Amino acid sequence: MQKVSVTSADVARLAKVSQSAVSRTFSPGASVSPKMRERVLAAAKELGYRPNAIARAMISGRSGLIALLVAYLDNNFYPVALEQLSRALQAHGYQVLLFMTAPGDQDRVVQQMLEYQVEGIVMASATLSSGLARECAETGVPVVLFNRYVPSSPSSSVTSDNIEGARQLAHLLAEAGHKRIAFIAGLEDSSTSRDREAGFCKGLAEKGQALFARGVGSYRREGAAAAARQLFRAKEKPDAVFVANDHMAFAVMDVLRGELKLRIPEDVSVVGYDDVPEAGWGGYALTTVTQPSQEMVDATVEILLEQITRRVVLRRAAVLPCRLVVRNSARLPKGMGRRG
Amino acid sequence: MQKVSVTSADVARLAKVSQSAVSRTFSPGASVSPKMRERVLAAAKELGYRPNAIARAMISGRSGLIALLVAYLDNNFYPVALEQLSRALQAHGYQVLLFMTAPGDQDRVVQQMLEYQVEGIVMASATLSSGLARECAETGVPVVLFNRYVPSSPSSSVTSDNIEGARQLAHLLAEAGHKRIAFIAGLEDSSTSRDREAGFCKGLAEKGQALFARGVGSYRREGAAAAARQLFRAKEKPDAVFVANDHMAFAVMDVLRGELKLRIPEDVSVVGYDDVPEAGWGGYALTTVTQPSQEMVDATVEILLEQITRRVVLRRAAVLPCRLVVRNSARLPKGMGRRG
DNA sequence: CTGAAAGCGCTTACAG
DNA sequence: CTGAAAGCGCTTACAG
Repeated sequence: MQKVSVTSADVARLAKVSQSAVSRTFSPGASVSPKMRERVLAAAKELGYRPNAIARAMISGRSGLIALLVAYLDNNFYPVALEQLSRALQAHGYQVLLFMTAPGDQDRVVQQMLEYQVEGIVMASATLSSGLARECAETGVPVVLFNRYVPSSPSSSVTSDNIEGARQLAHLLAEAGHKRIAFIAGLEDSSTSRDREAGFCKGLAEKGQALFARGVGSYRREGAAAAARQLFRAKEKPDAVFVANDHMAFAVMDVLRGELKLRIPEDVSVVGYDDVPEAGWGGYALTTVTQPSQEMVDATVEILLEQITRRVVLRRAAVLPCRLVVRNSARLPKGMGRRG
Repeated sequence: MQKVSVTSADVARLAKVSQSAVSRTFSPGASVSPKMRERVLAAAKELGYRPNAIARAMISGRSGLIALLVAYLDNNFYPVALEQLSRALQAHGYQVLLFMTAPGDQDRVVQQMLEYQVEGIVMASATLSSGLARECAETGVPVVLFNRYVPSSPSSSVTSDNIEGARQLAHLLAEAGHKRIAFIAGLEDSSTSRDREAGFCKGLAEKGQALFARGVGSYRREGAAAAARQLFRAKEKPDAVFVANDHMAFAVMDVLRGELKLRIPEDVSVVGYDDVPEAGWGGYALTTVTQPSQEMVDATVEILLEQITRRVVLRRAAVLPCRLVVRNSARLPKGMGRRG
């Protein structure tokens, strides 16, 4: 009942040619006469032949697989990037092997990726331990960290200019006249949160200010909500808050409006980071910084493919410019328009 | 420089055992003496041996690969399901091969999945043409349609009870006293949209009503926004609208509140379907129907694995119960509480 | 351009 | 329990 798959030998037999000829017919760029090709294709079609990619991978040493490692998809920045990454890799003829990591799971997952002979790895998840990065490097499998970097790691990385983007947000808030500006961090050990905080503090300093208060949301809604409650139930409340990403900023806005009955931006300004689709929706209209995810994806794929084809694993760190998007969640400096 | 990978033969040489013994050591359930196992593991560790999953797939005929076909991730129901599906499949020892389809692309994508010898296919994307379904069936690769079904197809499917969920929404709106109830459809040829419309109309009929007006949003924000504008700029406006999924409902709410200055639910009730995370956020607080995505995922995996292991491809259609979630976007019948 | 043959790295009967 | 050997379905030098 279970139909055994058709092989190139079956096709060869029917077409009365050698198995090599069948293989060549299905190898782009191999030399086959038009006549031979025609006969082979006819036989292949008759039998419903489909080349076995696993066998091809085995003999050629090229699996055509790229591993994509993601931690969670709650923050909509990742689904968007995941879709773009998959499409870009598929367009280059690669297949995507998707791995969702759980905490403490990364080691096992990387082992599996390597067992499947992936030709490259994109990590859009937490931090890559330096041990794993080394192991990948030893195996000769290029790794690109997406939207994160590890200073001590030999892996390439693609990020946006988080420092500069956050600096512009600081300028915006300071110029709008805010005097008690708070920050809610993401994960303390993530490069994004650290860079955004550093850029933001730098921007404030340039305007003669310092952080008024600080909370930690760990890139989770509940974490951000708790941090917001703490900051805004203090005796001296912030008059503006920069939340390390949009995903948390929405939770903060919900707490401020729903629980604390504050108006945004009349009573308090809120700004985020990423410009995920929801930031442009009417319910939030969040002033934020656009991370150019498509450009980041393009850079990721370019670096990865270069390292695969050139067989060198050089460390490259691409930092792409990002762009302030002014909507309605933050008070504006005099004379500045908004969009959105 | 490029380090050639370590094979079981290398390990065998170092451990002074046969290559078979090395293979057995890494095959769960194979018979190896503790002593032998120890020697092999020591040698393997020394060399950094890692079994080649591609070679294993080749010889065993089991690739360990499941293909996941997704059309777009804009609607957050899919990222959530994708994450759950991946985790569930990984937990069962399978790897996920992800394919993002583009319109008209499905044929090519299915060919690639089959070339990679996937053991099963989950389609969470558009509709599966009956031709492709047949081809998969002929190849003996089980297919499960996720959140959709094709009446004429031999493929198994997992959906929630869209008819019943929509029926309950109709009752809710009718009992709240609405008299001009509209519907905004998704894709006209999708089973979800058709079933939700059928259930909704049935529910209305049970309350002595019929659809007051109807638009089509094609499951896209812009489509839904355009449909909303059309319905609510008519001389006789609806006093309630059921939007075929949450993703479109958010866009409809944005138009109603932002452009048409209508209050929700005071001026108009809006209900959706799916209960994606954003439906619970303060900016929308959407009354909707929860699709039990985790249960749907569990059923999908169960059906798939059963068909893989039993090597039979029987058509199964799982329909899971769903649940009304009352929040603040719709007026309530007298005496009914809300949550969320 | 074409075919015979080697070989990718494993699993798995088959003997012992 | 252990080893020798066959073979999964291909690609790719190597001759002709």
